Amino acid sequence: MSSTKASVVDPGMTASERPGRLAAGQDPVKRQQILDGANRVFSQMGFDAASMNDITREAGVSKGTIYVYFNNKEELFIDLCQQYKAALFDGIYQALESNNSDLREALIQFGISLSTLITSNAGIRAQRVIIGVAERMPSMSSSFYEKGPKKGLALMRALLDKHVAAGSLAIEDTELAAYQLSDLFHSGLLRRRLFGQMELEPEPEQIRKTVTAGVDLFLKAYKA
Amino acid sequence: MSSTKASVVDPGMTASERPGRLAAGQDPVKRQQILDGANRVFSQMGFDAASMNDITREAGVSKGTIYVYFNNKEELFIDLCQQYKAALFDGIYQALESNNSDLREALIQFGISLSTLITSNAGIRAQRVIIGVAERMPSMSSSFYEKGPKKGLALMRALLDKHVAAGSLAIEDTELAAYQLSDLFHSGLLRRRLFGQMELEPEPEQIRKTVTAGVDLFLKAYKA
Amino acid sequence: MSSTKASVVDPGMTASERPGRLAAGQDPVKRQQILDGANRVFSQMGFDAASMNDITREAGVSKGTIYVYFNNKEELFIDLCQQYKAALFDGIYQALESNNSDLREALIQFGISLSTLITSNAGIRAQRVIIGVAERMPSMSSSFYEKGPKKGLALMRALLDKHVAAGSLAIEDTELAAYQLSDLFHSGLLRRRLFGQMELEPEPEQIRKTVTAGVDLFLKAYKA
Amino acid sequence: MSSTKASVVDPGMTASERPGRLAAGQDPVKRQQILDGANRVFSQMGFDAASMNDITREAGVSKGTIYVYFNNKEELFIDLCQQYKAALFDGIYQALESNNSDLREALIQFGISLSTLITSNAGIRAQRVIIGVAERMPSMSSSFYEKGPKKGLALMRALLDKHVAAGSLAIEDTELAAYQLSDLFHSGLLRRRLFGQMELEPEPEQIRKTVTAGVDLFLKAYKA
DNA sequence: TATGAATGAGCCTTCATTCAT
DNA sequence: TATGAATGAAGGCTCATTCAT
Repeated sequence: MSSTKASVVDPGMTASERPGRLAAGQDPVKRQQILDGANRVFSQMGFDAASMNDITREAGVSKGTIYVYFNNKEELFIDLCQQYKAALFDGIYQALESNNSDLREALIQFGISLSTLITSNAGIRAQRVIIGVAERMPSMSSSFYEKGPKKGLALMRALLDKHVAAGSLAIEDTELAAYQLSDLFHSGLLRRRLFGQMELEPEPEQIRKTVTAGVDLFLKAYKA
Repeated sequence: MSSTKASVVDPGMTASERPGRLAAGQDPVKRQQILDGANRVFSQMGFDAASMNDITREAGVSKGTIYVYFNNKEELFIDLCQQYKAALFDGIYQALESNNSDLREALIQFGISLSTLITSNAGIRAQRVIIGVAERMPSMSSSFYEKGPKKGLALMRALLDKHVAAGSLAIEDTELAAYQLSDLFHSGLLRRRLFGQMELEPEPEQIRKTVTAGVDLFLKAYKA
Repeated sequence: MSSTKASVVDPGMTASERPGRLAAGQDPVKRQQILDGANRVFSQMGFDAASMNDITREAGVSKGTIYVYFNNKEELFIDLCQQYKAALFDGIYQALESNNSDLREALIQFGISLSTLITSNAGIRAQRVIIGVAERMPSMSSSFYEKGPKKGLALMRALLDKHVAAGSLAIEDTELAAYQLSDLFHSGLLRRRLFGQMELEPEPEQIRKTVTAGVDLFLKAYKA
Repeated sequence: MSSTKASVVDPGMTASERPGRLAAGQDPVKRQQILDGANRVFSQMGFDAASMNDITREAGVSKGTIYVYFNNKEELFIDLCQQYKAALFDGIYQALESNNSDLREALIQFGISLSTLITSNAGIRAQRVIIGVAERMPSMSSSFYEKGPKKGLALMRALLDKHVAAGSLAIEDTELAAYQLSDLFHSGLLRRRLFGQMELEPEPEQIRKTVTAGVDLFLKAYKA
């Protein structure tokens, strides 16, 4: 996911270049074209300041067409947020799910994946937009959280539980410990990024360093 | 700062009851009256969805008057954000600044103050609003961060440096450690609150528990 | 003309089932299919509120096809109004044209035919639509009136003139008398129907009673 | 009521010339100014084809102001229709209500008042507009009918009942008779006017002649 | 000085019409 | 030839800002 283009499908040609003709609102390429335009606009302006005209221009599609694919501005936004979730969280849990014998390595791998995504430009923009409307559209931000952070937390907690049972970790409250670990993954990165204090995406090396330091801090304190 | 009324000044009478007459845009009580109304509206709607009419109604002041005190909606918003910073961060650094011999206790006190504020309803709303416009008004979110988190981080780091020098802590990178500590203060609280996953302000007891666990984790791992 | 289907032609098969292939815009069955759909939509919504999409759906024909048969929405509407006239007024003048020796019976028969039609659901809808656009499309309502009421009036007047000449009626102004008679045919029916004060089509018995009373009133006053 | 200006109030100055300042949506002159503009536009275009921009221009008032006085287009229209009713029917029943001993004269006076109004330009336009939306806004056309025709009919019927009881008239069904009479008032006028077959308002002389002929026809047939 | 009625640009959305398929 | 996806002007309505009172 690049910082300006959230495209998930990419058949290598634009909607108008493709052969055949699809039913109204059924062309996935055009749909994605609209979502990409909407992503750029919503990311920069937030939901309310973004105008359908802006999206029209950015997506290179006429206004009427947008309304064939999406019933209204809010539904377009909701669909875009679904895509944010998918783009951010799909497939980053492998490091935890694969039966990894080395706890430290598994946590570091997962932490790097997670931190890389949520501190990426696209990830930061998505979080900003969603946090910005959390007061008025609580269900959206809720579902974002549940699809993303919550799932990772559950997996981490299960992993910690296993190691506690095996005697390799000594943790009283594994739920709290999972929260701690997940925050340690992006110490000094996420918050600064969200508030615009760090303009560029952190370098992979910086992420690795931060994650490693966090995991080591965590393991040193909690080892049995 | 209560969750519905952010008034910082309270001279015990409304603007119109006060004696004398101030130059246009010079009455600090009326100014605060406007900011309080704006706070309630911006907190609920975000910057763009809030209307000046809403603020007019909420502040109990006429539209013309608002424009005497603030040039436009954006400046009103900026001034309000300045106030957020003041309300949130002024006077919470004593626990660190006072010459406290007990490190653990000092960190816990500071952590509780900080976490209580930034997970309060008012604090969450302020952060949401500011994060929501971070893309379009980077300077505002930046200055918010600098006034708030950054200052606390600098103080914490200085404290850590002192203890490292004194040999009671063994930390290689105290900057990173300060980030880690500040994130551990609100593990499992801030993020859930921001995304609307935790509707009510956390109980003081929950905050104390979280902060204590974070500080203990930190100290256990970093003690010399 | 039923209230929901104004079809005048019915060749027993839909356009696409018919053999051969007609030049664009030349198939009278398809043309009627469009007019029937348009009738249903225009009747319910009026000219301006009706959308070509509604008509498309109702007619079961594509938008492009409609534009092959009719240049634009207005022409479709005009053609439909022509059809209203035909459907309403064609063939109702026999009672007057046939050389009927019994004046009373002839007037009653004609009155019943006329009142039945113009108070029918289809008739009321057609009149409403046409009256509704009379200000903007005067020629259409004019021609509707001329094809319908005016012709009947002329025939009635001729009949009255004949009876005046024969000495059986004593009428000074037979033009005015014809107007009076035509209004008496639907006393208490037409106006209430137009303004929606009578929801259902009047029963045949009610029409007969009204027409008979009107004719008798008329003849009693004007008999020689 | 002139044909282009339905103004009921006329304080001799425009809203902006008047002294003092009224609360939003409370200035009756400005309100009337809007209604007058709306009247001109709705009369010419009908409800659906009329645009709020047209009304804005015609009323000489900004769009925002219209929305202070009326919640939306439909409410503006409804209020205008109320005014149509008032302008058309208020105070035309005196001829019937005053204790008039001469039946013929009373009916003629009332008939002239009624016919003059409902065949006036303003009256015709109002009826066209209301008939044009009768299918979609049945309550409006219903209430128009009830305020207008229905009330006159009830009064006429009561009068006829009185004369039947007194033995001066012999009518079986006075309800039907009242309908007949009311239609005879405008024989050859109303319908032609509605369908645009008579461009100019009928001359007073023509109305008098028509009404007189109708009343005489009626009385001759129904006299005891 | 404070007020709030008025303004009009701009918002989201619809729909008559076109034209590539 | 028939189709219906795409267009974009125009619709109803809102709201930041102004200015007469």
